[in-house]
Amino acid sequence: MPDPTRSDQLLPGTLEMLVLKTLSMGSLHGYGIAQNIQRLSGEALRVEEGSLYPALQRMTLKGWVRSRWKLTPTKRRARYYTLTAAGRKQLGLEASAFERLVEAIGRVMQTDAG
Amino acid sequence: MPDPTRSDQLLPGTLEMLVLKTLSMGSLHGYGIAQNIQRLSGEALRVEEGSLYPALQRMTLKGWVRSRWKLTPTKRRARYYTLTAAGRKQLGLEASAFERLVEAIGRVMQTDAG
DNA sequence: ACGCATATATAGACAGCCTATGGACGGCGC
DNA sequence: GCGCCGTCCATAGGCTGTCTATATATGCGT
Repeated sequence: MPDPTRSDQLLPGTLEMLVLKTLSMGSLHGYGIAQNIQRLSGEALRVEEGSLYPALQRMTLKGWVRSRWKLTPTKRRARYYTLTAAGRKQLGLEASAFERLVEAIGRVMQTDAG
Repeated sequence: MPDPTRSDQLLPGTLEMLVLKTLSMGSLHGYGIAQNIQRLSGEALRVEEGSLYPALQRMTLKGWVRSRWKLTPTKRRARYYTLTAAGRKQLGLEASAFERLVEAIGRVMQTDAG
């Protein structure tokens, strides 16, 4: 009986990495980050606001990003986030850690059942 | 400042899949499941007892596994877990869902930063 | 007798993602 | 002018799942 109220859209633990990656391509506001991840993933990943904004706050506290108010090209106020040097370093760390984990899981999952 | 008290050894959400996979190769007791995952992953994954036993209980409740007491080859009592038909089906579902997720994340992470 | 590996189990803490909700504002149709 | 939709930020509250820590028990080697 899988709980129908839970969608498990994202792989827990990967959100901050995806945000860091998105910001490594240029400063962006929260809404745009979510749209970007969704688009780049081929609509497979959906970033909920209730996940994203707390994550951006955590990442700001950790010094991986900083933000400032700016106007969008469409003249709307938005908080633009920019990757710091520490954030760029963190992106590298998380990306390689994730890759190692996926490879390790792959070794288990590809084991022949015979 | 990464929290040094947290190790994040496993990718959250993958434990049940790994357990299902391990059991698809034959019945096993909890301790053995943990050892097996650790060995098959090339020592990259470590399954903590405090994660594994609750997971086995959840999976029993969901009908994916069933268990019975048995003696190990070394004459020690142990609770052996066996995959049910529902569990085998679940393994297929989780494996393909995981693969899709990893591919989606890969699409984002491999995007050229230019 | 003692330590060590094997084996199960639970409590408690905590991170992180979810749903749900609220507000604000610009552009558009009418 | 008014309503509606899309954009944009933000927080509260709940829940899952993993972790650390601890307790118990037993077989084996020394």
